[in-house]
Amino acid sequence: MAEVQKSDNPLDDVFTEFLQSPRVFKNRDVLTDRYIPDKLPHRTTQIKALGYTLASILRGARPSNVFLYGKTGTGKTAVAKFVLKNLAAKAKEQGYDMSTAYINCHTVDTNYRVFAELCHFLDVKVPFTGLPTDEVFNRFCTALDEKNTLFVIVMDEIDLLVKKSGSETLYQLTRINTVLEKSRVSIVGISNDLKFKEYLDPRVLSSLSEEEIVFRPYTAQELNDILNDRAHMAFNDGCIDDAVIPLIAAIAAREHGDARRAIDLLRVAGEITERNGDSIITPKHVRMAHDAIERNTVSEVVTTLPIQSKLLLTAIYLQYREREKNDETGVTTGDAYQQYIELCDYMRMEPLTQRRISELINELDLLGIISARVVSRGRYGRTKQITFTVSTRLVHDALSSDIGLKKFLNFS
DNA sequence: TGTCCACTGGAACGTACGGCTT
DNA sequence: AAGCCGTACGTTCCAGTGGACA
Repeated sequence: MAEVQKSDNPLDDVFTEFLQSPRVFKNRDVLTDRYIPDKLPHRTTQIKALGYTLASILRGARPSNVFLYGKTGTGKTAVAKFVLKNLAAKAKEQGYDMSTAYINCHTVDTNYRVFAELCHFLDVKVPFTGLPTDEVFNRFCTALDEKNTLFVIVMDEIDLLVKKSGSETLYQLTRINTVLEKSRVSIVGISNDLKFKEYLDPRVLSSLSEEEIVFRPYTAQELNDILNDRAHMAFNDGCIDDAVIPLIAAIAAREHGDARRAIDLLRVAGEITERNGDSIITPKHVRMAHDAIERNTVSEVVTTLPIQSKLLLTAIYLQYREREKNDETGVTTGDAYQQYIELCDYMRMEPLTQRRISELINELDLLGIISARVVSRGRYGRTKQITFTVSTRLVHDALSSDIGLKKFLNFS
């Protein structure tokens, strides 16, 4: 009789184990970014406000432009998508043509890209570079007018676009209705930055913020409700310890009431539970998930950094560690730059100027790895005080994955 | 109260490159 | 192929600045 051949594919074990392990998730998708829930707890006021503003579409009129303000994870994007989804259905019922475009200005951050992206929504092909911006704008206008529609453009993280490329795009968009003959455009701007209006050109400001809706951060109790809702849909009954949701809510409330982070944490805790072959999510899994998320973000950000930024981060790390030993806090731009030059010397690389390094420090700050605060030390001048916002151990680990940098990390 | 440090950060400009139009 | 145009990444120049200190 033929002997049963044992496969030496290591994945067999993984798959068998996975299939045999207890199932915690009923529907994992409800804990991802893509999911738009049917109800948004504690956001009724904002939903109604946005609904009222955009409702004129139901009479075929162009609604006012709206601005949604609030910190990350306060439900701005979810509310906007929720309202537009419902509105589109209602408009169709009333026989009006309405379309929406969603643009995230985090990636679409130049005038050219915004119009190119809008063209894509209308199925107009444009190259990602090469054309004059005016030409792309004209193609967009022509295509839009042909559609004879009410076009709502949601611009998420709009502050990033303005900070990088100025108010020009928004100016053109707010004026576009004077160019169009048949179609009409409304803009829903979403910003994390409450001070964003200060950067805005006054001409744009007046027409763009015809209406404003503010989103305050969720409290621990509100996060608790949101998580309960989602957990109910996502997990099988009895798979979640009673202490888990209050714990996640408390962690997220401490970290600025960010619901997205809270939901992420819940999802990862579930994944870890399944992977461990456990059947109930406990606070232990939550803490493991918290650790894993931080580790992942740091390592992802650090490994994808360009070489100069990595070198700079190494320099900051070395200086920071040195200062820590002497019970001093904070590295200044000057310290970091000196150390950076030294590292460039070892690597036989041409160093960047201090001006450029100052900019790269700001970028690292934006990425959430470090915090760079401008301080004045009186007669010792003005500088940035740099500290790490994530654990230095994680930064060390992420940097050591680069062979070229590893040897510097144990330098003193 | 004025000085002065160690920068910051805006502005203008240069270079390399991809890709379009003519 | 030449002439544009946009993007990315960088440099140079320099006015401006908060606050400790003489």
